[in-house]
Amino acid sequence: MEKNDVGVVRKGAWTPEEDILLRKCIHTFGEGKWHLVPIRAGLNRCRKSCRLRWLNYLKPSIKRGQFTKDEVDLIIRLHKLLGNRWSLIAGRLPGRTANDVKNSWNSHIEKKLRSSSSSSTKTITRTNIVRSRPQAFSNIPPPDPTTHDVNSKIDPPCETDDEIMRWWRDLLRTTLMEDHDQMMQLVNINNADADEDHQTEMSARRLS
DNA sequence: AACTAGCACAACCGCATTCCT
DNA sequence: AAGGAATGCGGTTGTGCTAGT
Repeated sequence: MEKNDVGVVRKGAWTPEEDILLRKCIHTFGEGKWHLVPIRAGLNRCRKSCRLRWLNYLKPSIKRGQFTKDEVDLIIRLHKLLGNRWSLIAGRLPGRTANDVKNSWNSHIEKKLRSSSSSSTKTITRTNIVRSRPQAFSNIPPPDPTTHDVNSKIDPPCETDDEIMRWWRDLLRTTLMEDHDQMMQLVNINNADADEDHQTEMSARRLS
């Protein structure tokens, strides 16, 4: 268990007063230096708790409420490509947090996918999903700047949330598969060969 | 009305990675 | 280059709410 300098570390649900203190602190000093936040804000919380509370709940840019159909569709496609790398997936969904995406996946989307594929004779395995733990991407050489294709580092050439969503969806559609049914077949493929697994992983690395 | 199961989501924990000295 | 500190991430757990019995 972590300690901070303020004394006994509080745990559990955040109170509105604690939220106000944390907001004030972030507005004054900005994000980052999380080890200093509990002291600056006068909170008996560990730095991790403060960071999580801000990133998952208090940050003004966070979009609350149910995921739209488009967002769910995008999550399914990105999960096929990236596996359980929730922060990467959330990074493609403006206003959504990794925790939100993860919770949504675990409580809704996965069950939905499972039930919709239950009629299939093939069973779901994780052999063709990109490994979930983050890798040391810094060791991967950067892409050739003279080429600009889907294998290069890519950023949406647009500004608004809707445009970004549309851009990613189109990209995934054209580079991965033509429709959702095809994707479900891919998800159900049992014992995918190692070569395909490797290619999927390489795609994920390029995207990140 | 009381109890229980299931769901949704916030928060915690442990570990990998990155940063800094 | 090495080691410790800080940060970030994914898995898991805890808790409150609701619907069903």
